[in-house]
Amino acid sequence: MNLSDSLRLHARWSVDLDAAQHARVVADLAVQHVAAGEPFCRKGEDVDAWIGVMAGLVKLSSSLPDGRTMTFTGVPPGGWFGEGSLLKREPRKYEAVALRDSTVARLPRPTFEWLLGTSIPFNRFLLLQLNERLSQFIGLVEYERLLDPDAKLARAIADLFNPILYPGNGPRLEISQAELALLGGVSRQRANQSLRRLEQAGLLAVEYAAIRVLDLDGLRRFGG
DNA sequence: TCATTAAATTGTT
DNA sequence: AACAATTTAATGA
Repeated sequence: MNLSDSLRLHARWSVDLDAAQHARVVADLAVQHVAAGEPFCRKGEDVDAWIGVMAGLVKLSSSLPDGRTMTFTGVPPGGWFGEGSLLKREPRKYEAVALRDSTVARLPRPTFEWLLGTSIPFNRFLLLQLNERLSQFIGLVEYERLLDPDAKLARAIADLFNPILYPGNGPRLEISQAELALLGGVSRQRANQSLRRLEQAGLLAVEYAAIRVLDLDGLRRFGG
C-alpha cells in the first residue's frame, strides 16, 4: 500500500483537500516505525508536528510524579493527535507509547498551519475532533470514579471505535485482551471477565486477538 | 496441500 | 503471577 492509499484510509481529513494541498501533505509527511513499548512522544518536548497513527495501536498517557501512569485513551489507526499543543505552542502535555509495533506519520507544524489557513474542510475536521475529544474526556472523568471494571472497559472500548475521531475503521479491531486491559486500567484477568459479560449483553463479539463491536451506544451507556 | 512446530493469545487457578 | 489450552502463522515435505 502506497502513501496515498494509506492517507485515504487513515487520514480522512486529507480527502477533502485540493490537489495542491494534497501534494504538499504527501511531500511533507514523515512516516516512522515505532517498536512495541517505545514512547515516541514525551511529556515536555517541543511539539513540531501533528501525529497520526497509520498502523498498530498507540496509547496516550500521563505519568504522575509518584511513578504511576494514567492512561487517557488508546488511538487506533486513523487517529490524529497533538493538535492542542500545536495550536497553543506549548510543550507536549502527555506521552504517546506504542502498545505494539506501529507506524506513525508526522505532519510538520508549518504544513499544519498552512492547511489551517487555506482549507475550510481541514478546519471543520479539527473543530469536530476537538469537540469530540472534549466529550470524550468528560466521560473519562465520569468513569474514573465509577470504579466498576466492566464499565471502565466498556468506555475504553467505545472510545476506540469513535467514528468521528477514527473514521474509516470498521466494527472490528485487532487488539489483544492484554492491550485492552492496559487501556481500561484493569488486570488482564478482569478484562477477560468483563469482555465475556459485554459479549453476554450483546454489545460486542469476542474473537481471537480481536473484538467486533455490535452496539456502540450500548457500550457507551454501559454501567452509566 | 498437509503436517509439524513455534509463537501469541486466551482461559483458568 | 503462573500454568495449560487454544489459535494462528510459518515452515517444509
